[in-house]
Amino acid sequence: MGRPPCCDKVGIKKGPWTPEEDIILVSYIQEHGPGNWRSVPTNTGLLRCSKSCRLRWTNYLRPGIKRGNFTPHEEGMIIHLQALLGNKWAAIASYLPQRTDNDIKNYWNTHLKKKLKKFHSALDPIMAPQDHHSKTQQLNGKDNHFASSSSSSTTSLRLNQTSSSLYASSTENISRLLEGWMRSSPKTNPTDHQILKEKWSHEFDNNNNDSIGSTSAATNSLQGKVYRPKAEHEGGNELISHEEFESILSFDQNVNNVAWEHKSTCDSTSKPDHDSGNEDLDIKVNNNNVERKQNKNNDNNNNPPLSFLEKWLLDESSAGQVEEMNQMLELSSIF
DNA sequence: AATGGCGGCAACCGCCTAAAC
DNA sequence: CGTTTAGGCGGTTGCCGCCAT
Repeated sequence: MGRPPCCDKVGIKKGPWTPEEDIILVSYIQEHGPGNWRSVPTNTGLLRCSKSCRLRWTNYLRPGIKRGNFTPHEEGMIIHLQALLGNKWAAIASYLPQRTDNDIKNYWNTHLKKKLKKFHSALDPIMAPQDHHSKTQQLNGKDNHFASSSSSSTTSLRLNQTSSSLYASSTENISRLLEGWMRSSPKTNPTDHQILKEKWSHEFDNNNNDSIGSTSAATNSLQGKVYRPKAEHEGGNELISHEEFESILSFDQNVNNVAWEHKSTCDSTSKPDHDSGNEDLDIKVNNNNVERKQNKNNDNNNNPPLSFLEKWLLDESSAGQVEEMNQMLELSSIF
């Protein structure tokens, strides 16, 4: 005998969540706290699987989530961490407070992969084929699907990152959600929802930097934790110190010379842990990641440094493409 | 104005590991 | 200690809106 089943699969609703469902879920978690997802569908009457409830809460409803408009700094972080950790989105999310792993994954798949592809294809006339291949492997880990990905489109490169990013917090999202729902649901008692809304706003304001206990890695970041792969218990792992991590992220200095004035417009709450003096900041990577890192070091003679790539990527989001291509080709000739 | 193609993203699926029994 | 499930995670799908024709 093991645990009882999480939920019977019969009669489970799928598809997009409605505002009504969101409010039910939010109300329940506000009262009972996140966790024990198994009991959520039963206790709330939601016709959703417990997994679906957890996902909805973790990725969209929990406090402190920023959505959309990735800043150049966040882009750079993602690129670096993806190169270091591979497609460990939860781990990457732990270094990007207020971003969820799903959001980062989507952003990588829809934006950054295409940018990198464009970068590599632009380098093709310059780089030898084997270099191109190895670089692609290096930069993308196992996620090397450029050859099969859909054709790049100019629209994919229209990233409006120059605007100051006033991200809607989930507090605001839920407030809007509640407002929209109250307008569209005449049957409901507005007073109750106003109370709920105010209650949530207050609660979220208090908890914005101190999540009430989601189990996701992204939430761990809000609690000042960072990703520690399970392999750390198995020995043979490499510890990356705070200083080393800082050095990994040293592209900031390069970027400062390019278009880094955007940084000043970023939401200050999006500062990564390493900027907030978190003494607990360290990464332990498993053997595969160590190997990747070592290979990267070995390839340094042949490949442009990652900061160059990011410089190019960040340039691209703020300047004309033709100019960038010329610049890139010029820079590439260095290598 | 109609429509077909494409991109973005929310959500589902399936696998893995830890935990409960 | 074996069995079973919850929770976590990454990969993938499918819907929806935008844009070009």
